Amino acid sequence: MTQAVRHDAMRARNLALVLGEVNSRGPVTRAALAEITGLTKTTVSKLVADLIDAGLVVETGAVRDGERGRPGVVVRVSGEHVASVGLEINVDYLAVRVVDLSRTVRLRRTQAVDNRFAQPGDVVALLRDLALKAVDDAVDMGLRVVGGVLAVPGPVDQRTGTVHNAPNLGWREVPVAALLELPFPVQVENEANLAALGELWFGSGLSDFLHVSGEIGIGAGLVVRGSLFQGSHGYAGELGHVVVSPDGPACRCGGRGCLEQYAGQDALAAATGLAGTDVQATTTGNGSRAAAAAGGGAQAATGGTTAGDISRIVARLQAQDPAALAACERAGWALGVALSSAINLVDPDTIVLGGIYGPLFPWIGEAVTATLTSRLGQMRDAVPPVVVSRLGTEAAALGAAGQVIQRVIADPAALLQT
Amino acid sequence: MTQAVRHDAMRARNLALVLGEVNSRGPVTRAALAEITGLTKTTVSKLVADLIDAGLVVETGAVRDGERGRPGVVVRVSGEHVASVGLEINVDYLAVRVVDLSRTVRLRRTQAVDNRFAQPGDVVALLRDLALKAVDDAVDMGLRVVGGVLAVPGPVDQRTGTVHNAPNLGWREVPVAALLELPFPVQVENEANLAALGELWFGSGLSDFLHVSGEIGIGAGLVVRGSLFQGSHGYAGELGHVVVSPDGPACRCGGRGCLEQYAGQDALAAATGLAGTDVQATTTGNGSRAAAAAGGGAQAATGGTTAGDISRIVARLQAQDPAALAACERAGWALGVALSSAINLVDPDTIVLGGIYGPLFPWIGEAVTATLTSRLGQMRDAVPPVVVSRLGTEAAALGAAGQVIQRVIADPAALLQT
DNA sequence: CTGATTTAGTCTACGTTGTGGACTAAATAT
DNA sequence: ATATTTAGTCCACAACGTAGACTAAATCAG
Repeated sequence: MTQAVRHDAMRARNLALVLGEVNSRGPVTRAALAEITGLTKTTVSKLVADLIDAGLVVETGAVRDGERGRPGVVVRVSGEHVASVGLEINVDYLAVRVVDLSRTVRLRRTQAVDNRFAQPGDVVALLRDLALKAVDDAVDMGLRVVGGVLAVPGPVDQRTGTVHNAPNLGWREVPVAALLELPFPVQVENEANLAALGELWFGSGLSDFLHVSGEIGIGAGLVVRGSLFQGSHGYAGELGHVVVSPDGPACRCGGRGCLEQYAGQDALAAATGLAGTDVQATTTGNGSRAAAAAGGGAQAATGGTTAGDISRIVARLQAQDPAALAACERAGWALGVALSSAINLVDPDTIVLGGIYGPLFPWIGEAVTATLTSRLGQMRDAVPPVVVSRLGTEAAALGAAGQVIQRVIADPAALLQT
Repeated sequence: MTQAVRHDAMRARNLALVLGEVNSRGPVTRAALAEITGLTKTTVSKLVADLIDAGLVVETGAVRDGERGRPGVVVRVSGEHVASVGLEINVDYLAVRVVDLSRTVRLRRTQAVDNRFAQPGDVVALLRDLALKAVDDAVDMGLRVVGGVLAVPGPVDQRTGTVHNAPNLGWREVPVAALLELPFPVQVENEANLAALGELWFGSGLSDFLHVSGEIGIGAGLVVRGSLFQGSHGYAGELGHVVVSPDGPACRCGGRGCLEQYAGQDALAAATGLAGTDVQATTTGNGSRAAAAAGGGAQAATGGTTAGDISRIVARLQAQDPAALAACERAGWALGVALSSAINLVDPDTIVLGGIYGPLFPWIGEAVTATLTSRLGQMRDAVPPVVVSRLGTEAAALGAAGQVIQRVIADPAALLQT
């Protein structure tokens, strides 16, 4: 339930309110803040003073806007003190991003590693090194890292920071948060959810959309009025297993005809005629674990598909390869079918395609839109527009870093107390 | 964005907090409330005094619980002053329910009318009469009706109180809220959403579930941690148009193979071999409008299906009619397929089947569960249990009435000011 | 250039609300 | 009968936002 409101909670809410407006409107004067929030000038001044003391906000001089009257002093969110780290473990890379409170990306570091057959412990150890180095660099920039979020490709128990099942990493019930042992709190989240949040905070400026993360699996994150929909247990958004055709090809989930079997990276690669041998077939007898975990970026050809496959598919598409074109046509249709179910169920405002669908968009976008229009056109005034994300593979790591920033913005009082 | 918190808002929150606890825990003493909420005894006493003055809460004497010390005086939500009306327009009946603040149903009135071909104005006029009579009766019981909610079978623009499109009533862009003109604010909502809320407040006590309303159309309402998920525009939950088979039978929505074509009331009736002629075919040349709207409960055999069909289907099922049994088997399978997509997308905790699936449950339940288990079993620790609603056709009208009660409980201060 | 006007921001007395501990009330335990 | 325990009230106090007076710094009119 909700908590009792005392004077301190009242102040905390109003601090959050003021900081939130400074954050969303950019440089504003105290007078404007008073107008916007409905608080008095006196109160706004006191709140802003506290925020400045805490280093969350800075004055950036007076504005001479040509209006009559004394010019106001504008304040903006300060990017000079507080920062967060976004971490990502994916099949073929580890990523670290440092973002400051003003949502400026201060550090990007991505390391190519084949995690497909590595031990969780080794992967985490490598990530830990990367993260600690990033924190050092942040400290050198005068930043204080107040928290981090880790993106992993699979469902997560957020309370315990445990990865339930990341099929593409071969992980099951791995307590990543505990293994990481970083000197600040780290939360673990599903990559697809964080990619959606990345799009929210660093993308095209939409605040109501369903973000589709095409990878080997297909995940989705639904953002409604600027906040992520999680479902009852935090496992919402498994678009990859929405039914496209009830007796289509068998899926690893036990079902048949799931979207992933038509529009997942492996399915696309296979339909295009690329290597894409079955992963399971090569899990045994593999001596590359230590090597991969040690950080050698060698992308061992151990089966399955990697990021490289997408560029190969794109190359074939550019060469007008018929198999590749047909695979995309089919994937676009399947995506349209699955999305029409999703639109009927969750009513998103816009569909944002990310992950592998970014580079593939020129070849699948039309099929998706056409399928949606034919399936939804008669019931709705407007079919949700389908757009591409500009963030590419960076979305999840940025969303991860952004989530800590978001928490600070939403509750600055929590930070003041420490 | 969130609003500024001043002293009055602080008080409003704490009033809501206390009333909420009284509501959810039943009779409690002030001391216990202080313990639960974290507020001091002093503050709780003041808040409770205000709630008693407003007639929202009553003392019900001391408790002699055998403990040491002075016995406390318990308070509970008072059902004697504040009430709300729930209204429902459906294809073959109008319903009115009066519910008091303690969620006791004080008045039930249902009138059988065939609204299928009636003019919206006539239907609304009849409902208005029913509602005003119910309000009179409520006043006689010493109740003050503070608001109402109207359930309609189709998507609604809540801001304007307009029904966009209720295909089974033949309504398009009907401003029902304005037509009703009742002496208190009335909000209009989709029947499926309100049925889910009815289940939440008057049903089995679950607070996390997807409620499926089987009618001629199939709607769903998702409740997560006790609140309804609405989607970006309020149109979430159109389960009836989730894809079961992408090239199945054509649907009125423009798609093919939607769930409604397998498990909707008309589809079931047709597959069972009952009348179920196409509605569109008989919409013209029909002179029964005035008669039906005038309140004659005569269920004119004007084509399409009515509630009567369900009992006929059940009769056939009880007689082991092979066509009926096969229709249910197929409907159960289709429902399972659509629900597996829904579960992957929105992650509900439990599936509650309501509407026509109540009486049909003995013949479809197993097929639903079996389909879910086979399609989801491998990815999830546990497939969401599938249960039946006990509310029958009453769910939506109760949910409608309950929503007003819920608003009062959530913000009693709003009522105090009037 | 000077004074009127306008807008920004601060200062101070005050009102509202919750707190904490003293106090009264009413039961059980010894 | 007295001690102990728990419920509820009373009162001085603290935290916070408010309202309006006040100071600061700009533009506008002449």
